[in-house]
Amino acid sequence: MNLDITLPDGSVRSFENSITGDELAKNIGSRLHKDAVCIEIENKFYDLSYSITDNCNVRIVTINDLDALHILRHSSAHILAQAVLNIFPNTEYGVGPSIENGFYYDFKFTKPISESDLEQIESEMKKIVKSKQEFVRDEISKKDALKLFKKQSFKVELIKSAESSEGVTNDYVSTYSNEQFVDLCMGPHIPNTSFLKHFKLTKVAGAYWRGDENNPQLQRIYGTSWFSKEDLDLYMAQQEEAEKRDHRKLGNELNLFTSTDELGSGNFIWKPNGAILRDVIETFSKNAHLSNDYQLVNTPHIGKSVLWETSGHLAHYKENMYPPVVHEENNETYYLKPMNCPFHILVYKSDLHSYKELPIRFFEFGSVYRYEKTGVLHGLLRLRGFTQDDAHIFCTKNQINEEVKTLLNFSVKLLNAFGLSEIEADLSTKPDKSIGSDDDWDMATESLKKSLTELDIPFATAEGEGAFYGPKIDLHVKDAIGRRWQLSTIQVDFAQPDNFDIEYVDNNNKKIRPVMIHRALLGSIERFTGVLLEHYAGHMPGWLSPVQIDILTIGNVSSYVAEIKEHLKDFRINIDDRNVRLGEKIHNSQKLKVPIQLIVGEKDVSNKTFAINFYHADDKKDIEFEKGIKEINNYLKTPEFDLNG
RNA sequence: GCCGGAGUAGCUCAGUGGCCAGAGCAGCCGACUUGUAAUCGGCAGGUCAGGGGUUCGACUCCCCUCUCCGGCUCCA
Repeated sequence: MNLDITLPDGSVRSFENSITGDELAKNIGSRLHKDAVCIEIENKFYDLSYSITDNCNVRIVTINDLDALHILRHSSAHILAQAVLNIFPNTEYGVGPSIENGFYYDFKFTKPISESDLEQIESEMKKIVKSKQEFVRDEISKKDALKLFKKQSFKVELIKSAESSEGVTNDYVSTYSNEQFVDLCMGPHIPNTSFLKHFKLTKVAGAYWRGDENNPQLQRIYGTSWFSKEDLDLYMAQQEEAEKRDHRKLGNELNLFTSTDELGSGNFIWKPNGAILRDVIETFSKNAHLSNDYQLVNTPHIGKSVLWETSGHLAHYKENMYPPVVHEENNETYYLKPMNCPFHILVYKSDLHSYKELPIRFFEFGSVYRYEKTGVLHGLLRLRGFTQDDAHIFCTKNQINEEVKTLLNFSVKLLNAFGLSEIEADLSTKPDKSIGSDDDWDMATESLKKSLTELDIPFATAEGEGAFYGPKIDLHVKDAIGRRWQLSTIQVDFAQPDNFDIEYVDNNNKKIRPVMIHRALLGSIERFTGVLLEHYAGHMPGWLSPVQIDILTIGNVSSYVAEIKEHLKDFRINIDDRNVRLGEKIHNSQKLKVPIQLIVGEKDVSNKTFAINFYHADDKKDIEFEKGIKEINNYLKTPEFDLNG
């Protein structure tokens, strides 16, 4: 027999007999052999020990390969489970995949473990690593597998449900074992446990079996693993950096917002500095809207139950609404609004509309209240009360494409103005449960897709993730350290115009149903503020900073400071004229991340100068008055918002 | 909602089944009159999240509630 193996560079190696991946790697080169993790044949991965019998294309996957990292992490999960079983023999184990940055394994312990147990498990893993155990692949019949795993109810369930992804097909299952530990698995794996050198168990969490909340809850152990110590250290440093940027921590340090037990979950109170920050963000957004054909409206926080019956919220969204406010004497029931749309429809309905007016765009900073489950609340990012930069656009079907395009452009420009420039989109299509005709869905979905393509915005399609009333586009931004945050959402809606029976008069004097587009671009002001804080690590750009300039005095310079302040009256300024050393004033100012320290001493008065410390720049001393004022104006300038720019 | 962890002064955190619970920062009072990352001294500040229980005695052990943290589920 003759076996021809084609390598990625196109070269062909011939062998007399079948050859394992390991032998092939060795045959190619010793360095490659040393770093080899597994092999790839025709886009499928196999163990290094796999025997190649037919002519094919083969790639040796090494530790420098991203694919190898997944294999390492999957093997890490096996070793984790093995360690856990060694320490707690009666534990049942579920599944343990590789995930972004690491791996996890789900267990049902006889007694719950806590984070303090991780150290012990980690050292048991190290023992397994040190003993260099080989991962051995086997294929056994389903019957034998059921016998083998008879004390492991989760594995039995997997075998019975014939999940091919877990190494189960119709008649046989594949297993991997090292020493006594056996697991159902498709593989492949690292050749032996000693490949796992740089890892860390990070946290313990609850997780439902198979991700279904009706199933029992298991304990999940998370870990991270890497081929080099540098990569592990880098990852750990990134985690630390993310912790430093935590908006909840910064909000406290910078006196922006706070929460208290008596307030209740999911709501924050905004302190003066935080309220200013919000207001600057809102004002910028409001001006952008007003100069681009939006009309400001204003609506209340509660409405009668009939409104929510008409809108369908009570039928579809009740569990997310706060309980009703009942006025028993008057026999009236009110609800806090979870969304603004019904109110904006009422605004629309309050007048008769001609086709000549469309599109009509109503804009409002609308505070909404949603009774989110306690466990999902998270700082400013997930709240029960928040304010959307919300607008509803009423237009004809033919206007959807143009309108969505304008909207996407608007949103991108708006996010750019705040320094968020890496933007990606998700296009969510028709879900299983939906209303409206297929034609409408197709037309709207195509319009959205076309808009994204025309504007060259990279997007992924999320099949079936749309709202029941229409497809949507969500925009995500990447922050300074590469994390993705969902901000804008744009949704086409066929249902609410029907529910509320709204119309416009067309050029034949006929009454026609308009289409609605729901959209929030910053999303929620609270959430957006939180994202900005994390993006900038609290060092807000000058125009956004709650305090923009700290004037720090040395000696008695009050009349000169007044003169300086007069020339900077557009800005938010604090004066620190306490009788303390300059070093302390600077320390305090920098701690609060004020972008500019303007330092004025007595000798500046006669010279008509001052010193400026800009954030992230060298100190500037003896700056001439006019020049300094100019530089500060420049540094604190509010960005332009120009849709065509 | 579920699993696990936690809640001590305004903030960051020590602390022990047994006199009256500590520190730093912030605050107040006083001294220092200050030129680039915290001047010195004093004072005040707490129902140890709230409620119940065990105990001669609970901040400490147990139960319930609230709030927060890490996840899961959810996210129109």
